[in-house]
Amino acid sequence: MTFSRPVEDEVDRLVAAWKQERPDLDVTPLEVLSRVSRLSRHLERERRAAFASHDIESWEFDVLTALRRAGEPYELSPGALLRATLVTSGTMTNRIDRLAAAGLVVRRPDPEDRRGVLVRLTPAGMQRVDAAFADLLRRERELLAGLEQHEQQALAGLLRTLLVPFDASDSAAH
Amino acid sequence: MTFSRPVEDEVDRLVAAWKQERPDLDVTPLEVLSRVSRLSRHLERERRAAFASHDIESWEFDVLTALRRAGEPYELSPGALLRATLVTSGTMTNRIDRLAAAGLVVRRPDPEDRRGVLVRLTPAGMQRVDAAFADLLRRERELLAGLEQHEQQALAGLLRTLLVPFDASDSAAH
DNA sequence: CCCCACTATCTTGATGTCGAGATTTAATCG
DNA sequence: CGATTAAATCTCGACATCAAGATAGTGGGG
Repeated sequence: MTFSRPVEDEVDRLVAAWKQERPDLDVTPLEVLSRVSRLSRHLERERRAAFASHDIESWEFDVLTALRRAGEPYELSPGALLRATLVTSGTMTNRIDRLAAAGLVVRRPDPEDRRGVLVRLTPAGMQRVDAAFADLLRRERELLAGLEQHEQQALAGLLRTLLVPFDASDSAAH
Repeated sequence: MTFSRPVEDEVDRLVAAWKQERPDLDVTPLEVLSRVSRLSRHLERERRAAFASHDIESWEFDVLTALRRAGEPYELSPGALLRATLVTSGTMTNRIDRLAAAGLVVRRPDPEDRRGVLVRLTPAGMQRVDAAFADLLRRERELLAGLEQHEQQALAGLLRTLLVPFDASDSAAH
């Protein structure tokens, strides 16, 4: 009989190489964190491919979904948007400019704070994001097909533990 | 008595918002994949901060470590480097240019293939990357401190399952 | 009521990345 | 062996992002 060889990914090879070259270092953190980084990169490519058929860019999607899930009246400040998407204020200004030029959002002054601005999803923006989102979920489900339901839950739980300190310090910052 | 409220991260809030707005959709894929993306973004910031004290950029580190763990004579082709770092050929050309200008690598023609080039780590490059790597591992270990050893292993294993299809199709491509 | 620290947004310049295509050499096949 | 296809690298223009600083407005303490 043959034993099934455990399947390797690129990170296994990477870790093995480090053990060869730097046996004095404990590189186990890479087992988790390099995988997170690499997987994220692959996911980003998948997203781009998924969105291409919906005539929408990945960065557009991120902003539009934040507005979409805010619920009626689908309106948020630039500040809220940049916290939701983890980009800088300059980036968000630029994104809103282009989304507004494309007619997917409108910008209006905040009636309660003259420094402020409110960004609202237009019907066109809503339509665009809903179609893309449904498609994205379909594809993401396929990417996760290799894991049982309970494994996905376990994975989500472990990732949450790593994420909490970041998200906590973010909200503590204001 | 009081029950300990389970700690939430940003993705929990995001998923809850979607359930409110689109109860017709099953957004469970986000529990895993949004966490991967967001965590990767946070990690990238951490890396930048860690490298600042070593006078090295994140993109430089990626290239130099690939050469470092290749072992003697610390030499790889640009093609191998771009596969290791998941960037495009144009990006890698640019990176090598700047690393060579900084004296951290040298470029020489491949004696066995006149189309090819070999990029080799210089002693200065080696020194730079070794210091930064040790520091990075220290910080990454702290980020993982919230997980037991066996949890880290479980997490790594689950991520590997998701990663294998990508890494497999990559190597199949050449 | 004024000052000052703070907040929200935008502006600007530098920079890193991508994508498509050009160039050169290698490998394959009839 | 010649022609075609493939591979390796580089060039170039477009573009998204960031960091730092500018501008305008808010709000609490004196």
